[in-house]
Formats: sequence, structure tokens, C-alpha cells
Amino acid sequence: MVKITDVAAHAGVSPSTVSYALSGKRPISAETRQRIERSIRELGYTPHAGARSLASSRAQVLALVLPLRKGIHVPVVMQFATSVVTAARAHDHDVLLLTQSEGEEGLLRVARSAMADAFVLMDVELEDRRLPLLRSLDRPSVLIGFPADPTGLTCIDLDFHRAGEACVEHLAELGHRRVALVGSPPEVYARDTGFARRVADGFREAADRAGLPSSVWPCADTSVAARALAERLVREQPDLTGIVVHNEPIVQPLIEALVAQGLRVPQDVSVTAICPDEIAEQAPIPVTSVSIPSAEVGAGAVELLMAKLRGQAVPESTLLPVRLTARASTAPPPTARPAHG
Amino acid sequence: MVKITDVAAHAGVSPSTVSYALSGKRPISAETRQRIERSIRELGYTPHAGARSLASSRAQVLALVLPLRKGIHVPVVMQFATSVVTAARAHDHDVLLLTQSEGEEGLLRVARSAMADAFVLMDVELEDRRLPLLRSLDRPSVLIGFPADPTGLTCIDLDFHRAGEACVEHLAELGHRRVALVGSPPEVYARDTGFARRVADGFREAADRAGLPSSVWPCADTSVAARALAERLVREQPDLTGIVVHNEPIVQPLIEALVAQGLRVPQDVSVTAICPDEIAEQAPIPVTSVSIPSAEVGAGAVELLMAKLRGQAVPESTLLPVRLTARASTAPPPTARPAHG
DNA sequence: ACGGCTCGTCGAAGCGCTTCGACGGCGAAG
DNA sequence: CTTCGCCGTCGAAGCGCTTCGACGAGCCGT
Repeated sequence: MVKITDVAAHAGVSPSTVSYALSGKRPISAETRQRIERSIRELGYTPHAGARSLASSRAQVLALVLPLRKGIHVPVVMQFATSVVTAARAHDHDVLLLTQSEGEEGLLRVARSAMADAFVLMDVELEDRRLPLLRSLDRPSVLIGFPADPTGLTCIDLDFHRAGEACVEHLAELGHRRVALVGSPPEVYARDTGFARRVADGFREAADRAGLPSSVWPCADTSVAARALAERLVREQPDLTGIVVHNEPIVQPLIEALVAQGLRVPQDVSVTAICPDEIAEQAPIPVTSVSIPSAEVGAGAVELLMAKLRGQAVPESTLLPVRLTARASTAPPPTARPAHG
Repeated sequence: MVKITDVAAHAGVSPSTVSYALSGKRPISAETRQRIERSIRELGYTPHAGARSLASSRAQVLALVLPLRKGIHVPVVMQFATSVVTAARAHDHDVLLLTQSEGEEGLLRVARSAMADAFVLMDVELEDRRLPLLRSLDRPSVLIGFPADPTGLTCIDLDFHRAGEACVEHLAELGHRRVALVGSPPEVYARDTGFARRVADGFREAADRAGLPSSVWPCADTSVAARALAERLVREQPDLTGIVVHNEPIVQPLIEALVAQGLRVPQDVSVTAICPDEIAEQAPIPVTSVSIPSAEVGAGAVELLMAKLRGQAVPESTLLPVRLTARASTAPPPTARPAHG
């Protein structure tokens, strides 16, 4: 294993000079630097991470805590994780993977062992048990999602409240008179996960503001559940013409179930979703949607963390703006359109 | 940050004694050990990972290289990743997350920096460009999946060849006379990923052995593609009664498409799948399937790696036995049954 | 009763790196 | 032409841990 003294000898300088050339913390003449870089390349040198961490007390590692529970949409988590890795690498950091099951001890262990310099946490609950620990830790962290009280923390997420609003507003503008939210699985609400509730709040507020009767229907993420809910909606709310879906896996099954009920989309019922663009686009009827930009959230989280590691102040909360893309699944409701034939 | 000298002072022993008590590499009297453990608990001591890695040249970290490409079923990858983390933690190791995009340099960097002691690689291609590097590395690795030439490597996977066979054999036993394999997306075959081809080989061989005409149909992982394929199968192979699906996301869409074509499952056509149990179970018609035990594969990979780290010899290839679970989607074909009415 | 064990513990060296203070040498300022 | 200061480089200390050799104390056998 080639080490810094080997590089130094090869380049005819002292180890400290190599170190400064690498870190840029002191000026090095262009000529010397080039000689060092050449030696590094020729010898195939990579600094020993442990030694570096020991001497500098910076491991150049972020810990990513992934949720692995039911009711979350896995591809979104995955996309998020990869964007975190990519963004971290762009800042010359690596990513340590932790799972929720490690719990608070896991965070504490990683922090104390100095394995990671900072934390990214997903799937934050409104009253998350890890929050006090995070606040007391000497290492910065960023939460994906918002707890009930974000004081003293740094949080980032899509503006789900606005996402709920935006969908309703879109439907209201088209002239719809009654809207329903098909939401996340019941266990997600039961867990007090912030984003599900925020969508529902935004949805309701916008509906109230627009004077539209509205209702919220949690739904399991299976096509069976989607079909059952579709039947129920048709039966109980015959005047329903606008649906907002916030439950990735059933966007399409729900539409198919509505069609199976004899409702045409968008002629009889309009559907908008809050979901990743891929899901909205690849559906047989492309769905009007507010996209969930997981990659942007991941990259944003890493940027915030890097700023904190540099000692910069960052906002406590960052809400990514929503973007609604109108596609084929929404149109004015039947009654608002001129009658044909 | 509390360090080993603090613990030593608190327990009234020398730092080396604490170290030996922790590692068990030298005998320590029960009394002393208890005193040390108590001090560790009271002071909240966790060894500094960098220092430990530097002194012992063991980082207690595994690197996990995740694929992030199209055509793979994300939930399976995720489940796999979590099982690796869990198994690693059981051996007091952590997991560093790398993405395919880092490529060979990523592996090299992590190996040279001594960040990780060993590697787990997923989504191995038949002619994977990383193989020479892996063979030359001084750090052990385990591949999930098999390249064309596994010599000098350690590989583990479900026995996909047998999985393909098992599905055909099940159908043959029921009396089916023609079978088709609905496979992975074309890009997966194009990439020469081993497991897709192995399923197809097993499928074909078993069909030939049983004297059944057979055909293989790659299929994109969208319900649109599934529907199109169902129509084509009905049109081009009217005598087809047995289908094997090896493409998680479309198991259910395909069945629905068949039903939409007027075929009853399993009365008119039997369907078996190679997919995780959850997918097979939660379908409206539970699907006879060979399960993909991602958690077992992940745990197995870690066990192999730990053995290699201990210097033990391990088999070059480990094939997990297949288990076919008969569910509601398979039955004897129409012609093989006594005619009703 | 004494050499030779093993058992339990200690001290010191050193892993590879960063970083601090020091120090020549050279340009600018007086 | 001298003096100050800065630039570029070096040497040494030390980060927290593991591990090797050493060593005293007790035990065995004879």
C-alpha cells in the first residue's frame, strides 16, 4: 500500500508538502504541485481514510438512514439514496448506510466512533424519537421531511402542503365541483408521518377556499384496495369528478378501476397525482401530476449538510417548490362542458 | 469525546488492557473485564473507527455496490441492501454504499483508502468489466449473480436455472402441452445479465426434456407492454396453456391482460412466476411462484464475506435452492381435464 | 524447595496522516 | 542598500488505537 511518504520521496518533497498540495490549505508552487500530482498518479496513491480521519477528525463520510417500512414507495427511496450518494461524491464524501432498525443507538454509535461527519435521515415522523438525540449531537444532520417541531434542526422536503393545494386548484380551475383525495396507506397516517398529513391539509384548505366539498380516503397500496375504493367512491359520491391521488403504486390501478366502473378519464372524472414523473408519464393515460423530485431533495440535503460542515448557517426548513404538469388525465367536468349530441 | 485512556483511567487499568478486553485477543480476568465494561457503559465509550482502522488495518466496513439501472426490480434491490446491512451489523460491521456509476475507480479508491475491508457487488454482468480488478484486489468480495467465468471469485445467487426448470416441471406435471416464458425487459438480456439467461436456459431445457414446445418473450416492465404481449400470445399461440413470468412488475398486469382477453386463470391458462413471495401472495389471484429470497441472498453474501475475512476457504459458487409454492394461478389445462357440462 | 510454566497486565512503539510553528529566500518599501 | 513581510517548504508532534515484548505472580511437577 503506497503512502504519503512514498509520494513525498518520489516527488522529492516532504510529506507535509504533499498533504498541503492535496488539501490546498497552504499555498504550493505550481511546479511542486505538478510534480506531486504526477507522483500520485504514477504510484497510484490514495490516502488512508482511517489515518486521515484520525488526524483531521473528519471522516469525509455521511451517514444515510433509510426507512424500510411498509407503506413507503421503495423506488422513490432508492432514487433518493442514489442522488445522495452522487451528491456526496461530488463533494468528495462517501455514504454509510444505516437502517431505521439501528435506531438511536445506531446514530449514537456512528457519531461517537467518528465514522460519519453528518447525517441524512429519511421518513421522519411528526414526533420522532431520534430528534432529541440529533439536537444534542455535535454532528450536523438534515432531515428529509418535517417533524412537528423542527426547531434546531434542518429539514428539507417537497412542499407537500402546496402540492395538495396545487392539485385542488388545478381541478377547481377546470370547473370541478367535488374533489376527493386518495391518500397513503392507513399505516402511514397512523405513523404520523408529516408528508401525508401535509398533503391532506393542503388539499382540504384549498378545497374549502374554493368552496368545494372534499373528502379524504386513505388507501392501501394494492390494486385490490384501489378497485374497492373506486367502487366505493362511485357508489357514495356519484357527483365526484375530481380525484387527487397521493399513493404512487395505485395511481394506475385506480384509474383502471374507474374505467372498469364505466367512468371515462378524463371525460367523466379527472385524476391528478402527486408522484414521480416516471409514474405519471408511463401510464396508459398520462397523468396530470405534481412531481416528487427525489433526486433534487437528495442533492439539496447534501448541499445543506456540506454548508453546515463548512460552518455556514442554513435555513431550518427548505421547501422545494411544486411543479404541476398537466397531462391527459384532467379536463373540465361533464357538467361544466357544453353538452354534445 | 471519551477515549480508551479515559476508560482505562476510570477502570484503573492500562489502555492495552481495555483494548484486549474489547477484542478478546488476550485473556482478561473476569473481574477486570467487568470493571472495564462498567466504565465503558458509564462513560459512554465508543472506539474511534479511524484510529482502530489505522492501528489494526481493519475498518470493520463492507462496501455494497448497488445497481441503479433500468430493468431491475427496485424493491428486490432494496430488500437485499437492508439484509446486507442487518447481517453486517450482526458481525459488527458497517456498510458503505457505492453506486454502479462510480465504476472501477470507485472500487479501487475504496480499497486503497482502506475504507472497506470487503465488497458485495450486485447486478453482475456475464462479462463484467470489474472482474479483473476484483480478482487483483487484496480484499475479498462476493458477487450476487454469476459472470460467465466465476473462476477465482465468490458468487451467490438463487439457482435461477433450477427456478426456470421448476416452473416448467410444475406445469408439465399438471399436463400442460405448450409453455411460454415471459421474461425480463430486453435491455436486461442485452446487458448479458446472467440470471435472465439462466432462467431462460432452465426453462428451455426442462421444456425440451418434457417434450413441450416452448418460446421465450422478453417484455418491458410496464402494464402496457404486458397487455400487448398478452394479446400477441393469444393470437400467435392459441394452444398455449402454461406461462412462466420472470418479470416482477408485470406479473399482475399480465394476468389481468389475459383475463381481459377472455382467458380465465387458471382454468384456461396457468401462470407461474419467479418473484418475491409478497408479489405472488398479494395478487388478486395468488400466483404459484418460485420465490426470490433476497434477504437470504444478502445474508448469505455477508456470511461468505466474513468467512473470507477470517481467512477461511469458501466455495466459489453458492446456489440457493429453489422453492416452488403452488397457489391459485395454476391448474391442469382444459384439454387434460374431464369436460364439464 | 526451585526452575519453568501459564495467566493477566503493562509500557511503548507505531499505524499514516494533518497541522502547527519555524525558517530560509526573495520582493517591496523606506 | 537595508528591513520587513510573505511565500513556499520542512520537521515534528500527535490524533486514538492495537499489538508486541516484557514481566510479576502464582501454579505445577519433581
